[in-house]
Amino acid sequence: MDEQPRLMHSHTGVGMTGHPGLPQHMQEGTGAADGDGRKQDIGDILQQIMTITDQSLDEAQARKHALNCHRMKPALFNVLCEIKEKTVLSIRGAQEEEPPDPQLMRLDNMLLAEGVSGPEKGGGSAAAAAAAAASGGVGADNSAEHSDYRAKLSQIRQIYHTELEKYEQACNEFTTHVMNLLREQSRTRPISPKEIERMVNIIHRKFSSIQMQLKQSTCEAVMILRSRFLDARRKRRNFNKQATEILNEYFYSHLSNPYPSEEAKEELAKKCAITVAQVSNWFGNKRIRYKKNIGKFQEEANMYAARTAVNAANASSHGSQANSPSTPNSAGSGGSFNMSNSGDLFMSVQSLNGDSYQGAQVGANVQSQVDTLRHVISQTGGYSEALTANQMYSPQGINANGGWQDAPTPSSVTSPTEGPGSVHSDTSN
DNA sequence: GCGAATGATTAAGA
DNA sequence: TCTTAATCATTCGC
Repeated sequence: MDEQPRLMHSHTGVGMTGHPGLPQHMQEGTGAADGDGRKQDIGDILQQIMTITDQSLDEAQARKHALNCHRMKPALFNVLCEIKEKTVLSIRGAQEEEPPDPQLMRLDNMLLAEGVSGPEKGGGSAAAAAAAAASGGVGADNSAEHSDYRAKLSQIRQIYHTELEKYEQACNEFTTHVMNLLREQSRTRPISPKEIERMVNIIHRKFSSIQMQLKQSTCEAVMILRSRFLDARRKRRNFNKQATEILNEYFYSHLSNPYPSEEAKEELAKKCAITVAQVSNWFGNKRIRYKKNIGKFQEEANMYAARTAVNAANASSHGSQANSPSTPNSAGSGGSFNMSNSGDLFMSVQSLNGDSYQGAQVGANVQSQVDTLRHVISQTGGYSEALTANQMYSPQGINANGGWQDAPTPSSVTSPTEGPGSVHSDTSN
């Protein structure tokens, strides 16, 4: 118990000869084996070490030097190692390697997919093209938008990489700094390479959380850009006249069953320079609008019917297949799909005089078209047989309920192939 | 500027 | 998965 005064005294940090900062009893190399006393001593030493930071650099260096040179230092170091070992063991479990953050993985994947991270491939043109294809746009019309999109994406990419580089640089600098500091400190306190490594990992984790924020904001920017780009793509543009004519020709020549097969859609899409989806949209809209207001479309229907009939007549007079007139190619494109059921053409004509379509308003001009058409038909040798007044094609068309009755299951049917005379109808009036 | 036309989108249904 | 029907949003013609 007589050590107490000395311990108390040692708190002052004086009483050492040649080794300021160390307790007297350590300097004297007392063999006091009392555990409490030893702990207290260690506490004192640590206190001394801590105070170093409060002192001037020179003074601190001097004290550090004194500590390093002290003969008891190795013993103290061992004690510290022991304590450290125990502490590390207790926290080791808490610092197991964590699995990769799923959020971070998502962000990484997205940035990679958008062409922001990873190797540059034309500034995300692939993503832009994919977006274009997904929304069914026509390539040439959107080239300006594409380049705009690419430019903006490239800008985002550049900012992202610049920031990322900055973060990485700062991370490396900070890591190096901490490592140097720890190595330096390892001379005075026990720091194992593993601990340094763990510290580096901690730093990296901290920086990667900052990086995640950067990735997140980059992703947000890309999403905004993308949504704007897609919104811009929503701006519809009317199909050109040629495309509309091709579509209308097909529609009115297949009026009894205006459901083009997949092949027909593809062909139409090719001819109209639009996508298959657009063809489907067009036919969907057309069917609905036609059905809703047949009267309004009657004139258009007759026009296409007449045109197709004339073409059919021409084709027939030129010795082509009478039963299978090809599509009038007013569009001027080379290949033409086969308007196999040309009888449909007369569905609209028939409706003018018959009562198939209630409320169809027939103007005089339409009637004259019908007359012209009849005349043309009558002069059409191959056709006249099948298209006599009594045998004109009766559409399996819109029924009382407003549907294309008896139409085969949409999408499963190929282009209608029934012949002109396959159904009857009286259009003689 | 207004109304019609028209391409696209969406929900519901088969 | 495709179609219908309704609706939106834009374009076009006056």
